[in-house]
Amino acid sequence: MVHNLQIGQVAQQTGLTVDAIRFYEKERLLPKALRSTGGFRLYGTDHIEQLRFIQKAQTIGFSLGEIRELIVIQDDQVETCSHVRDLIQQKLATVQQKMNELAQIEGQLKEALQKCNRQLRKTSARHDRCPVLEMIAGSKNAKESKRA
Amino acid sequence: MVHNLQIGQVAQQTGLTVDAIRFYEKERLLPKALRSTGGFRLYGTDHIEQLRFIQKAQTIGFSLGEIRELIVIQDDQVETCSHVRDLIQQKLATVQQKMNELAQIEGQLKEALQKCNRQLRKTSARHDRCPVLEMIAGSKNAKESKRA
DNA sequence: CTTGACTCTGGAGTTAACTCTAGGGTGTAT
DNA sequence: ATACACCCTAGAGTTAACTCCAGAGTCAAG
Repeated sequence: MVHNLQIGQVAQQTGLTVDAIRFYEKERLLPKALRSTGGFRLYGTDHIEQLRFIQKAQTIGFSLGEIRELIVIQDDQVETCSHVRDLIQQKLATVQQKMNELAQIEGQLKEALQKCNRQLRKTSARHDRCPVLEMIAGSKNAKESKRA
Repeated sequence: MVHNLQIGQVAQQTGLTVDAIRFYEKERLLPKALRSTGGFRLYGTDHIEQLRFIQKAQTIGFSLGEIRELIVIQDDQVETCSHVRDLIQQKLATVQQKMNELAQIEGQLKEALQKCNRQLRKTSARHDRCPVLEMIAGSKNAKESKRA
């Protein structure tokens, strides 16, 4: 395995910044690179694979902490699969919870938007009274006058 | 309008912390409170309404910055409704984008989980080789041996 | 042997929405 | 008058995942 890539080249090949790569090393997500006599980091294709792993795991929704766990698990010879499954199950649960929350938010926004549009279509209406703001303020006394 | 509530009571009534309330004031989300002779903040029910507004707007998914905009807009007499509609439309778009991203993540996690479970059901299989990790590592040479 | 592009380290800064801390004052019940 | 709970301010700390910076060293070319 040759190790002849400088950090900038690795950055280019992966689309990461050099700072990010050094950050990953500091955070133990990437094994320490060999160094040139002058102290430059030298990387090989294994490092690039590892970085791609990190990137992919990130798009799957794992945090760097979780990715570190995945990497550690990789080197354990024991129980790998069920550990990973647990991690995935946890992550899946939080993702689904987030989706539910977002769906609720979406529903409320859509409702608000409809109110907006109905009000704007009333050409007769003076537009200085916004039904959405009143909805947010509290659903009951929406006709109470706000202090100037 | 009486202003006789101390910050701690307001905190209790709203479920916020006193720090959060002071923070909102500093961030101009809450009008400055009157003060007692000794310098204690004194609140009235209008403040509590405003805080409830903030909380509700937050659950709808607005950031504090956006909520500040809403509040400012409230006091403008002009074009309130269409401003608000623009804000809502923007927010709706970002919420929907987030949901798409999460849905993608969810799909990948489910796929990974299935792989996990299939592997674990093979009682014959040694569990030290995790198909999910290999999937993340890169779909092609998934049978290449990793260095010890 | 000097330029210019690249790299090094350590540490501070970024964002959001707060929380926490220290050091000190207030309100009120006894 | 003193204990006690509560409040004040200013500023630092929190989390995640980096980015940015200064000041210094390295590498390849000419």
